[in-house]
Amino acid sequence: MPDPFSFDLNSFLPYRLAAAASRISRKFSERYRSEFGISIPEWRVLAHLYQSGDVSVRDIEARIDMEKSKVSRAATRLETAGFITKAVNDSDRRLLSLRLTEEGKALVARLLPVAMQFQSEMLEQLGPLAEGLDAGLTVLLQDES
Amino acid sequence: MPDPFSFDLNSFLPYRLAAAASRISRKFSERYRSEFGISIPEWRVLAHLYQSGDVSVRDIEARIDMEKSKVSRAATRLETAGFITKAVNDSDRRLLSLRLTEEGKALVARLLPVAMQFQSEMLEQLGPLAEGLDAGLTVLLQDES
DNA sequence: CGGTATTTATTGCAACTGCAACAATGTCAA
DNA sequence: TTGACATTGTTGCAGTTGCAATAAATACCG
Repeated sequence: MPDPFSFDLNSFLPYRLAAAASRISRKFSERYRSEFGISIPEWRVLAHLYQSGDVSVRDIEARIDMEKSKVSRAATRLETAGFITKAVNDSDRRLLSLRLTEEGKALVARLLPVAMQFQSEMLEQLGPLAEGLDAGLTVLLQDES
Repeated sequence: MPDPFSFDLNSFLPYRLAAAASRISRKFSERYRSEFGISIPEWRVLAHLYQSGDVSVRDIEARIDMEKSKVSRAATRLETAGFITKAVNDSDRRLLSLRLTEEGKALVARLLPVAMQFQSEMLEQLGPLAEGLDAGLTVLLQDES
């Protein structure tokens, strides 16, 4: 165990991870918030709907790291803005069927290049270290709690 | 540029980083929240005070990734709980002098082993990938915006 | 069937957050 | 010295968050 008297928060891995994530998320959200007017939870729901087509709140909660209440509120905002529709699932009326509208698809089509560009810049900044970072994240994202 | 139709949020680096950080922070805070009753911002202020001795709100804001209002509120809670003292800096009366009380030092002394243990478990889980993850975080934490 | 337990999405609530406004203090040039 | 400007920490505010409670729908089991 390291000498507790030499503890340095800036070399403490959970802090480093949180600080890096916070900085990246802030920079990314600045990119699209001004131009597209959506928040991070809304972006995540849109992105998931784009790749998955027609899903429920529960599906999104299971697939991406978001509380169901957060998903629900993001979906309500997106519906109000006209980017998605909410419909009751006929075979199980507890479930919602979230789906992108044409406007929603158009929004995502404009959003994705911004996202890919941002990721490209990250990878460029990381250079050969990107692979190691990604491998570490994969381990941390494994379900084992 | 990747095919936008194949976009997968779970392979999008900013999302992966945020999800991993969120999961780790939650697990870590569960460890000490129940036993010590402090929040993440409070833990960060305590840890920084422990390593730096006698600092102002501005110093903490500059050193760790926290808004000054967040630091201010965490400091108020810690003072109310008796873990730190706030004094006016005599040479510049705009500045505060935050300092751990004896109770605060005792709290940190109990907190640090928990933190080091948590980090050890992370490193164990990561194995040889820890080095690569850390190197990537170092790049992302560099000031260049 | 009937009744209890489970699942799903929403909402109320209290706490937290970031931002901007603010008062108090300090700096500096004229 | 004075007066404009900068810095520091706190607070008001509106928006967001996570958790628990809830209502509606379904599953299950006797």
